[in-house]
Amino acid sequence: MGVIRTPRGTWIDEGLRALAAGGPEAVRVEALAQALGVSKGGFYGYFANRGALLTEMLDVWERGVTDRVIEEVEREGGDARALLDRLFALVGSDRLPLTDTGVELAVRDWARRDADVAARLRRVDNRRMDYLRSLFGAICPDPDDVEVRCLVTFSMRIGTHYIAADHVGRTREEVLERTQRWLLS
Amino acid sequence: MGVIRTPRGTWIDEGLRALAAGGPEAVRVEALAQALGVSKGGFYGYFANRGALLTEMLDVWERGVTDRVIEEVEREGGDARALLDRLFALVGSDRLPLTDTGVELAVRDWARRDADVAARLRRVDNRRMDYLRSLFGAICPDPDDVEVRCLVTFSMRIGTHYIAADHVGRTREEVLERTQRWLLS
DNA sequence: GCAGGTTCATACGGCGCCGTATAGAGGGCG
DNA sequence: CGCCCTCTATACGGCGCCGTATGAACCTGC
Repeated sequence: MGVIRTPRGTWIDEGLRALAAGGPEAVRVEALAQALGVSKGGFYGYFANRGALLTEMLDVWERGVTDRVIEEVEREGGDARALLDRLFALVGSDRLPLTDTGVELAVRDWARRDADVAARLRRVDNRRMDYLRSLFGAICPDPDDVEVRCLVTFSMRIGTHYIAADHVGRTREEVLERTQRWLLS
Repeated sequence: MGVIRTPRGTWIDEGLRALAAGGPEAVRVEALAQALGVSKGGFYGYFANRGALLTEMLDVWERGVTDRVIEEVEREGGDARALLDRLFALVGSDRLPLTDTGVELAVRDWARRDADVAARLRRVDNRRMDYLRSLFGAICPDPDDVEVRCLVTFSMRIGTHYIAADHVGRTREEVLERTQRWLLS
């Protein structure tokens, strides 16, 4: 019984890295092998083909991306306002392991062209939006208003990575922080 | 002098279509030729290589995407509030020729990986943001507040295409419209 | 209708990638 | 130690694509 030099998870991690850096087209078996310093020989022992790797990458992403963040936010407890503050801080500074921003943005663009990816993203977004709705619902009586604040929050969190505009004499972080205060009022 | 069967612009248009549908990796000379019902023979008479086509596609996009929209909005005149209403209506319903939403979203994702594309996007976004700032500045005295409204408006316009969440008992359009009213108050 | 120039079709070599096949390396275990 | 089983390296055929070369088609002006 030989020893496993390149376990299954290694290919998935490297695949997610390639996805974040170059989109799904950049997830190529031979390129991943080269990045890992091995040949692609072992790959097909774990995965039927390239598509199977992509599917498992999405599985890992989908499983990790929602629950982990919510757990982290809920861990220390507090009222809805404290939780929202912590949520803003957490997704603001990109310090989540594989729940990486690059992967998420790549998945969002990918979802525009692939129905399966779109379905996964919809599940993820709805879970997040449900959680967000529960938090804003606790500090805001009007349900229509809650919905607006949720969508604005979500859009800012995504849009800020896609938008390249400058803000005369301000940093993006300052504008974002001011927006968050606005959303919490 | 033979007749031009497939002019330069045809390749660019088809390239932009492919870009919108599948990202920059999907802009392939042979695929475009097949989509146009010709061979790639004539392509290299117009463009040095595939990269030159991509550059020209971005040129066309960059030139058309800002001025055309602003002209359209300004044409009928009115106060800032009327102009903002028209701007919201214009970018909300995707009825702009090649200033297509799909191209724009593809370019935004592309810019995350290509410095040249990022520089172009930055120019475009700053032009749009300047215009937006001038409109909000006319109905809102506090410059910090103006900046927040501009970024929120912009983020919503982009984010809504990347976000897949549903809104219990509401359509996305309804939530967007309510948000716009909020932004104009 | 013919000469000249321009546009396009076809064919080619090369490259990068996929997926398979086969051989070898290198530990567990008798 | 030597068998065997698992994991990996190498080699291969195939495909899609890029960019070039060459020749055919076709319009224009004489």
